[in-house]
Amino acid sequence: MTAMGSEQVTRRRDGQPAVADVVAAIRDGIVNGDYAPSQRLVEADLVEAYGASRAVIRSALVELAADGLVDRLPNRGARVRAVTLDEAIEIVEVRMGLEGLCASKAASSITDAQIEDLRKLRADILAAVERGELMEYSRLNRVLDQRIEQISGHATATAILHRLRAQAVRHQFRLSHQPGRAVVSAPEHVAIIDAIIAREPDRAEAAVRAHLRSVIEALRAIGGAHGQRAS
Amino acid sequence: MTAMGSEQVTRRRDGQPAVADVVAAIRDGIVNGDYAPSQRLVEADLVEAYGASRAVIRSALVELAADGLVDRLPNRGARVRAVTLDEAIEIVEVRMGLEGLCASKAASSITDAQIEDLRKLRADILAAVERGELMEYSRLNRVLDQRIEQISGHATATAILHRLRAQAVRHQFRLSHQPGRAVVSAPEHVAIIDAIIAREPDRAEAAVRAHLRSVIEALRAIGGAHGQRAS
DNA sequence: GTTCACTAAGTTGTAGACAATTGGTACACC
DNA sequence: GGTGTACCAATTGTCTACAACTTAGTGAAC
Repeated sequence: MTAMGSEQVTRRRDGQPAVADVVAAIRDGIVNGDYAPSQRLVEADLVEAYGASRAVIRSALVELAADGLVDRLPNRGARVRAVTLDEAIEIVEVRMGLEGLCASKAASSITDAQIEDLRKLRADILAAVERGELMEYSRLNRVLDQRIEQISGHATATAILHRLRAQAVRHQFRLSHQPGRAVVSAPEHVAIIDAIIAREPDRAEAAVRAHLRSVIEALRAIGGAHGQRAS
Repeated sequence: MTAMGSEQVTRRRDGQPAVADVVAAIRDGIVNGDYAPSQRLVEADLVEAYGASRAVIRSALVELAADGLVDRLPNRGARVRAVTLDEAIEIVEVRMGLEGLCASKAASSITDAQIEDLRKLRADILAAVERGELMEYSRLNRVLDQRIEQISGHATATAILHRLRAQAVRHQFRLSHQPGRAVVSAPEHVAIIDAIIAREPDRAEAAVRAHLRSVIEALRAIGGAHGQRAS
């Protein structure tokens, strides 16, 4: 019994193969929480839900497994990968290295136009926090990450970061909904922006790492309070 | 026309699905150079080469594409991914972050038994360089990387590192065959071991990063001399 | 009452056939 | 002579059927 009756995927959106659409649909379902962690993904059910053949569903699951969003046990089917708190912390630790690298590169190569863009983003972030618009603040943080990756021009790091963030999205969500979290993290984000704008690579990297260290501590605090939900 | 007529993969080694065997076989073929960069991987040819059905081959290609060893263009097939020099440098930059993290963690959590193990490895490395056994030296370097990852206990970073190293194996190979390269890199490796043995996380991370910076410079030097081979 | 083997339902793994797309080639047309 | 179009071969994308595996449930033997 699948959680939701997602209406049939639009077939052949354009030149793209059908399997790409199904992958996108299931991926969205996982990151949006329509599929719960550890939930079984039975191929026959997905066939009915998305109106695709089993071969297509199967290819999609293989792809999602390679992305780390799905666990596939031989002969025992696929299920939504449940990322434990420890794994989430590991992911943030890896992000420290990668986002630090991107911030450093961004500070080295940023153009005047991009600096102007970041200045505006900084103002928007501060405004959102000021007004208590948590959703908007959260969205702007994602935009900031995108901007830094884009400015850094580091395709390899960017690709890995996208995968990792998708995997840990649930923990990130819980974290961003902690009361008072925005007030703590906003200055950290501003510090990152300032360092990049000032074209100081080392300071930018340090600011990113400091921010993510604070994220790890916050994750530990939540996890310790809630306890780890078993599968 | 595939490069080699690898005899049929042993079917159903144990409980493992056939696709796992095919993935391993093709992966080996790519990293060992049996398949050249940019070489087309036509599904029908692979079916004949490995004696598996096209569905199996297809799944294997999807998995390898996610691993970054294969490029798959919609309706246009798969080919061995050709990693450019710039991409290889990006990969090493990412490794700086990840291997630095692992070395730092390893230095924090290393046990006495593991220290003894690293001492022996250090002696073996120095002996191999002394005797000019480049193959053995190269092998021991890989062992060192494994040991550090294992001691660090960082599964996430380790998994990413394995993927990245597989992608750049061709550049790494060229690099390790540069005359005089071992003499330069051996002291760097020893410095890494010493810092970890001394249980000094920051020094260990710095030593790893210094080593990889030297790798990047060496890559640039080779690449500049040889020029980049176009696809 | 417990344990083991067997059976049957449910689910995944594999295979081969068919459909759709791409890229090149020959031919007509301007 | 250059250009556009229609065909054809090669290759990938998708579908359906069948085989193999896992798991839970039933019943007999100890």
